Order: sequence, then structure tokens, then C-alpha cells
Amino acid sequence: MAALTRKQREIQEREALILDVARGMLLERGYLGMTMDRIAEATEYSKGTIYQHFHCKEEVLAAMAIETAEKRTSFFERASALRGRSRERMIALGEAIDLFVALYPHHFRAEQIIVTSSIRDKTSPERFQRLLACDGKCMGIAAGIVRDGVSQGDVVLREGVTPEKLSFGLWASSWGVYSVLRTEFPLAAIGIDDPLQALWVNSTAMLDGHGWKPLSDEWDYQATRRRIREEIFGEEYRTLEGRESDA
Amino acid sequence: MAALTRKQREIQEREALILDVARGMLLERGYLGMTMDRIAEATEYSKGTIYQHFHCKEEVLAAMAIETAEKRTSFFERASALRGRSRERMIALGEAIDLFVALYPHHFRAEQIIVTSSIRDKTSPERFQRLLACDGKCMGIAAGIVRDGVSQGDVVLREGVTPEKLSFGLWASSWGVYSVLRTEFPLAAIGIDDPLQALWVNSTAMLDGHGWKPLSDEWDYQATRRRIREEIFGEEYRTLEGRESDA
DNA sequence: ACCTGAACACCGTTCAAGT
DNA sequence: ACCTGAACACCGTTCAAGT
Repeated sequence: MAALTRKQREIQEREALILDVARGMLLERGYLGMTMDRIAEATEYSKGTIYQHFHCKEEVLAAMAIETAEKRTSFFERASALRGRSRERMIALGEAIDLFVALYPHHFRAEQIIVTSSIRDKTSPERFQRLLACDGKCMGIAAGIVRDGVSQGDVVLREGVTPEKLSFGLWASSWGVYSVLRTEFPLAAIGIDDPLQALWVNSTAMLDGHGWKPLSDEWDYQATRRRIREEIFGEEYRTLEGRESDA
Repeated sequence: MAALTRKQREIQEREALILDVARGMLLERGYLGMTMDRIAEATEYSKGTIYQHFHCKEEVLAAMAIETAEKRTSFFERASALRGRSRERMIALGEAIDLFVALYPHHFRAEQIIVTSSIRDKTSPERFQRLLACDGKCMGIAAGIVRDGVSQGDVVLREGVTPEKLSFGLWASSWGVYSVLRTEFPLAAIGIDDPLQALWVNSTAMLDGHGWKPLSDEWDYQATRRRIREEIFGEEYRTLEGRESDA
């Protein structure tokens, strides 16, 4: 397994450049405004060269989604390594998502545009498999934490509930909230001034309802969240705060 | 307020025809496959006539979303009139959504495509307002049921929880689940064989976690669901069963 | 007054011609 | 061997010409 040739490196760098340019375009001008012509012009390559990297426009979007999914999966892996009770570790996954969206809002928005569009059909099977692998890994991490909770006696799953189903419930809530946030729907008009706080109280209620110990009135989970931000994602949170103090 | 003229009726019927044709196209061929040319051809009108009804393609999609939202709002109104405990009435809203999706899968899919696309910008303010009105009404119905529960002593909202936030939590879960269902994501591969049952157990846990009486182990909510299907949506469920016995 | 469809600008995709 | 950009088919949108 020799190192990459100069040519191969050049190709990799070019592909990364194309994806960066395309992502910016997707966010600023939307799906229809991201055109192959403009990508070619902005990268200063010809359209033919762009098409050597990606067989069609949808492949560009799929490649962007894979970058996003892989980055988020690495956040999940770090989060699940939190020292502490099983329910704390599950909360760490939630913090990972929140942080990920805050750090890479463009990645996240691009992912939502891609997944909810009818792009799947045109995507090559290899790329689709890589996406599936990420989702499977994330679900496996979450379900694994539930299983740890069960074996440690922190939670007893009721009939009809599996570790995967419980994880799926948290995931669906989170996805629903972030989906509506992306649409710039005027939530304040229907009485939701802080959607992420609403997500927190409802996720907390869900875990309480499943009987996952310690229950929210037996433990200071806000302290847990602070601990996660320091111990697991300290560096990232500092860069976030740095960004916010700009402007 | 006189009756509509013959001409006005013709225009209304034509508009309904255009929307029906467009919806079928959206489902069969996707967003990109629904073209103004094909709509004109299928309705046997010229493109100019289509454009007299809708200023652009996105307006067609917005009109479809409004039809869907208004139909679902009427289901919500009927569901909230269930006789019974407050938590039963909240469950009736969930049944309304499930039934609505089952009865009008094309409507629902179209709505998801529309809302998650970057279509809002091009939509005329009047249409957008009608969409907002529906969402506001649905949220009002749900929050009203929570308020009834509070005033009847069935639920005591914790600090930081409002009727709107609790409703929003249920809504987000449901939206997340139905979103992923639409993408034909292979849920079975990550251990979710019955997504709607997973939604049910997690929503139940959420309401239990909020302490909404009667708790799920104090009451037979499956019986409540059967009652809702008979008393509120009996006719619709019978047509559903009729459909399934075909084929 | 209402409807039509040719015409235009633009976009995804291909491929013969260059270096 | 690699890259280019003219060329093509198609789509959203407009509007002068018809009835």
C-alpha cells in the first residue's frame, strides 16, 4: 500500500474543492441555484472535469451527505465514551447532535436537503452504502447505550420496547425539530420561542416515561450537559464561543 | 354574496384538475419529473392557461400543500371532540394523523416534499398565510387539550413546560417518523421493523414522563384507540379496510 | 376576454476536438 | 492521458398572435 501519487492527491484535493464550492452554493442559492455551470466557473475547471468526478448533479449532493454523515458519526463515537451513568451517555449523543449542527450548520442543512429530496434513485450504490453504514453505526452506538443501561439495571424495557425503538424515538424527535428549524417556519407565532429547549424537555420526559434511572428529578442532568461540553467537546465549544464573540 | 358564475365554476374545476394531475405526477415521477409541459399535456390545456392559475411551478406545489393542510386540520377538529379524558383526546390527534396518512398517502408525501424544499421563497404571501393559519389552528387545538388536562387536574406542567411545547414534542416525533418513512430508508436494517409502533411506545413514554394521568399502566389506551376509530373516524376506517381487502 | 404555442433563457449532460 | 467547451435535449416562463 504505497502513498498516493501526486496525481491522485491532486484529484482528491480537486474533489474536496468541488464539494466545498457546491456546499456554499447549495446554502446561498438553494438546490436549484446550485448549477453545474456555476460550480465549474467557481472552481475554475471545465464542466467536463466536474463530470469526471461526479456522474450527475445528484452524485455531488450524495458525496456532500456522506461527508456530513461521517463527521457526525465520529462525534457520536466520542460522545458515547463519556464516563458516567448510561442515561448520561445517551444525553451525550444529544449534545453531539446539537454541537454538530451549531458547528457545521451548512453541513447539516445540506444533509437535510439531500435526504428529503428524491435524489436517492440517481445515486450510485457505493455511495448509498456508505451513507447506510454511517446510519447503522450511529444507531448501533445508541442502542448499545440502552443495552448497557439494561444490563446495569438502570432501565427495564417494557413489552414491545427494544433498544433500537427507544433510540429511534429520540432520533425522530430530534430530526423533526431540526427539520422544522431549517424551513424557517415562524415557530414563535405558534408559541415555540425556544425549540431546542422544547426538544430537551420532551426528550427528558420520554426517557423518564421509559423509566430510565436516574429519573430527571433524581439527578442534575444540566450538570451532566455541562460536563459533556467540557470533557468530551471542550475544544469545539471553545471555538464556538470564539465565533460568537466575533461580529 | 351571489352564487358563482358558470365561468367562475369552470375556473375552480380547472384548478382542481390541474392540482390532481400535478399531485399524481409529483408522486410518480418526483419533483423534477413534474413539469409544466407535462401538466399542460395531461390536462389538455396550454401552458399559458396553466400559468394563469399559478404564477410559477412552486405555486402549484404550495396550492397542493394548502389542500393537504386544510384537510388534515378538519381531521384534527373532529378528533379533538372525542368524549373522554384529556389524554385520550390528545391520543385522538395522533390517530387523526395516522389515519390521514393512510387515507391520503399522496397528499402527505406531496406536503413533505413541498415543506422541505426551498419553495417558500417563491410562494405568494397569501398562500403562505393560508398554510400558516392551518398550522396555527392545529397547534391551538393540541395546546387547548393540554390546557384542558391542566384545568381538570390530569397533568401538572413542570417548570419550563408549556402546553405548546408539549404539543410540539409530540408533533416533532410524528413528523420525524413519517419523514424517514417517506424516504424509503431501510429501517428494518437498523432494527426498526414497525416504525409506527415505535412512534406509539415513545409518544406514550413522553406523555407518561410529563405525568399526564391516567398513566399508561393505569388505563387501557389501546381500547381508547379502538374507540376513536369507531366513534370519530368510523366511516373512514371502513373505507380503508375496504381498500385493503381489494387487490 | 380568453386561450394558444412558438420563442427565449437556462440547465444537466455528452463527446469530438484539442493539448 | 487529460481537459475543454461547443452542442443537444429539456424545462420554466413569457407574450405576440389568434379566436
